[in-house]
Amino acid sequence: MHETLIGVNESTVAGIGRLARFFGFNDVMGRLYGTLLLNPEPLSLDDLADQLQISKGSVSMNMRDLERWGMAKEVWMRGERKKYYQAESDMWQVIRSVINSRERREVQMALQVLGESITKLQSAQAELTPEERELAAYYLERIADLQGFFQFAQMALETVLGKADSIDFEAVTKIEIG
Amino acid sequence: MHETLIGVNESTVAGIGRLARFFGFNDVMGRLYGTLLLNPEPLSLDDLADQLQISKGSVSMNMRDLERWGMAKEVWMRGERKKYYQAESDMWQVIRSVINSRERREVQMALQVLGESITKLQSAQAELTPEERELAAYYLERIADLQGFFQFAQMALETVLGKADSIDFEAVTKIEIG
DNA sequence: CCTAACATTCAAAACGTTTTGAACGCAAGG
DNA sequence: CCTTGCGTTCAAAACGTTTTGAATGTTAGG
Repeated sequence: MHETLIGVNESTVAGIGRLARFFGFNDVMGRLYGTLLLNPEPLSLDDLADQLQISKGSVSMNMRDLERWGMAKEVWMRGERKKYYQAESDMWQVIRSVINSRERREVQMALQVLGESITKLQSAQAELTPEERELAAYYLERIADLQGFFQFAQMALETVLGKADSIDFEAVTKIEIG
Repeated sequence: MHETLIGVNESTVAGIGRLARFFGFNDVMGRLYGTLLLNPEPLSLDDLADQLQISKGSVSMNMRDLERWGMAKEVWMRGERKKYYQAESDMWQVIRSVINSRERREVQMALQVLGESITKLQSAQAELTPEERELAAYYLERIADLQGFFQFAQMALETVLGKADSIDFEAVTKIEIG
């Protein structure tokens, strides 16, 4: 195959691997996804192990993860007993599914802990010495800040999850800032 | 000190540690930040090592990182030879500085690689066999998708970086979707 | 049912990251 | 200058994650 195609393939796959790592996945996942993305035809586990020079076991486990993240789908090839995979190539779909199963949960948990802390601090008020009460007030201030931040994050995520089939890019630049 | 204050402190510090890990930092950084955030007074390296029960060496290195990320500042205490630190408590400032030095760079690099790939593919056109040309077209399609996605991300980041002193939360829900 | 062709699992090895503490460097006060 | 009190560095150890391949499941065809 032509040098250029090989080169572009390699750098794209490597780049996606790097991004995967950056986003908290492992880079084999990224490279598998990239490899699938740049293949018009679905690939089998063996194809993938071959192309990336990694063990079949690793391919198997990482493909399961990719499926769970909604980044790849199994594809049935008639007359074939092998499993074939295809990348989910709609980037918006990918990011929505990742946000949905990860970022969202994390923000949710953070908010819950913060909420509980606020409640605890408020109901303990009566039992506190004046000094402690001052510290409690300080905690409340700081925790409320965090809460505000995560509430914003939550709204932003829900917005992306709920609507964007393809967001109007220009709209984002028009967000009004208070 | 009162049970409640201790408990809230612990769970908040642990929670911030967890978030730090989630966002690709190590959790000691997060716990250091959390500890500083919940202390009205600046803390010295020894105070921090003490409170978190970790070695002074680790505190020293992680505090340097926190400073580089713009998440903590050194504070001079008159008459003291020790270094004292304070958390940057404006969450918007923190997130802006992190985006600025990390997310932004990463998106920038991804876009550059993608752009280069497109150029390479286009200039190689002439040298390609018909089959290769078809694959090249396929690559271009996929790469253009990625490019679109990262261009959007870039705009979103620049928006946050450029404007938000404190974003009007409601505005985000009003983004119009195409 | 048996076999062949696959996929999956999992314990051990390779590899990577974080933590520690002792050694070192540096500056301020005597 | 010397000492003391601090911060920083870095090599080694602890710890965590990823990869591998052999063993084990699973399924379809004969």
